[in-house]
Amino acid sequence: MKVRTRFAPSPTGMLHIGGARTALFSWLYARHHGGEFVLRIEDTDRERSTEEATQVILDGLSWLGLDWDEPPVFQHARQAEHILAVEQLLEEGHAYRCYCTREELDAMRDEQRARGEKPKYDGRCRHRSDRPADMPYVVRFRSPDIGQTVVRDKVLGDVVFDNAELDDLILLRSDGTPTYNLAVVADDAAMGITHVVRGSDHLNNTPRQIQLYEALGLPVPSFAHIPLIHGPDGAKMSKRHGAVAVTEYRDKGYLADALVNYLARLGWSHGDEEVFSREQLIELFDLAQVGKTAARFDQQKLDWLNAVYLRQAAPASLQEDVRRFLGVPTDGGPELSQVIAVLQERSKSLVELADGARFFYQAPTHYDEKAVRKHFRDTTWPLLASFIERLEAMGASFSGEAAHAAIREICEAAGVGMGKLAQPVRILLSGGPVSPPIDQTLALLGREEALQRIRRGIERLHTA
RNA sequence: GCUCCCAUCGUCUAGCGGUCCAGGACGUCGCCCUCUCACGGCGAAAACAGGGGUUCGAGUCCCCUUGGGAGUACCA
Repeated sequence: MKVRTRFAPSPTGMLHIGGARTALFSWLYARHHGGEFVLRIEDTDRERSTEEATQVILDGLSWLGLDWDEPPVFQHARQAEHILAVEQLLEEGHAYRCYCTREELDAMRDEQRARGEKPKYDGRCRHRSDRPADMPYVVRFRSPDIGQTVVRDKVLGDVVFDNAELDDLILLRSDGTPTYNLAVVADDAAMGITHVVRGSDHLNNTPRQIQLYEALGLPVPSFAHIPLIHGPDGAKMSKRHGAVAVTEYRDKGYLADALVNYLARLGWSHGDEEVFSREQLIELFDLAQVGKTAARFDQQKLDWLNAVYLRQAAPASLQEDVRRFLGVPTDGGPELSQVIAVLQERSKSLVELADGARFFYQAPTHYDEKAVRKHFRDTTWPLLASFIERLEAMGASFSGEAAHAAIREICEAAGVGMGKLAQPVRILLSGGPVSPPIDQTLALLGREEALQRIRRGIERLHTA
């Protein structure tokens, strides 16, 4: 049987990191087995669901490269089918009408809690045969009260639930709309889902859903409940932890491949390896290698991976993104891909890379004070003057190597280390104490521009 | 409270009864490289939650405790 998995987000907010990983695992499983991956938007909560949120989620998945094979199914649109399923259950005696009021139910639960019991609907309407026309009712599932239901989970193994623990859940609200567990079962069955891969927060729903499949006479799919992602403090991932929306990672300059790789390694592993291309992930991923323990989100490791991907990337492939983060025009300046090439091994995000690239296209308007204090002495000026002379003399023979040699020779002659001149030059060129190697920086900037910046810098700093 | 899940370095993890005085990676700390920042190289510190079993032998199996987490809605 062809594997078919789905990702079923509710469009009530961002696509967050946890959801993204669930989607990733589901997607990887399908791709690994040559199956299909589809989407279902669980928009049955009309109050909280928005079209914008749906779009944000789809954008997030697209950015991560998690492609889906069919147009997304909107759960709300399938309401008629859900109701049909409830009617079937009603007819076959698997469901019944419950006329209990909220007050009544609250009171019942309070009592149970007071007795130290797990709050459960006690089934008081199960045998009610009258149908008072003027009273609102919900439809409940008549769940078996003896025996056990076992979830054969691909990640957790067999999980056994006593049926007595499971109460008669509501299938249809008093306003006639279907509830989550019913809708999920009806939809997963209708969509031909063979493997339900989802967060382990759904594990407790699973026995109920299995019972529904059985009552409905539908084939029960395989389940895989993957561990949740916790925040750095071990608690549930939330807004408190800064970035939770995948779009925030995109905006902060992370590469989709890096995030995918990081997310994959959160809970899944393949021996001692850390870096996996998308193709490798598809080839190697399987549920058997997924661990059972919740993982904490580690920003630093993501940063490292992002840096790895940044370093490996072809400069040209980064150009468009860098341009966006750069925010200044690049015409007239050095070739952007060359600037990227010298910066990619010294950046851990696209934002950092763009920050490091900016001075190539925009002469410094001020100089880092601390750096100036540290690197400019009385002895600095003659060195700079010599360097200017050498640059002027170079003319067309100018090159990074030539400039580098000039610096070295000037410093040797003065009996000082190269840093005594290289650092001041760097500050004058870039405005700060950090840049790519001085020879490369000079080469990219070009002789004229370099001279201009050095002269201007001397004017501004030497008189001050 | 009750039900369910989980438990190896700070973090992600390898380990699927003996080859583990527990391996890798991130991070941290040294040293090297060096014109800055990085990269890279070398090295170090750092873990089987506790207690009982089972077994010739347990990080690996079982139980308990402890600690985390999830669920417990006419939300999804």
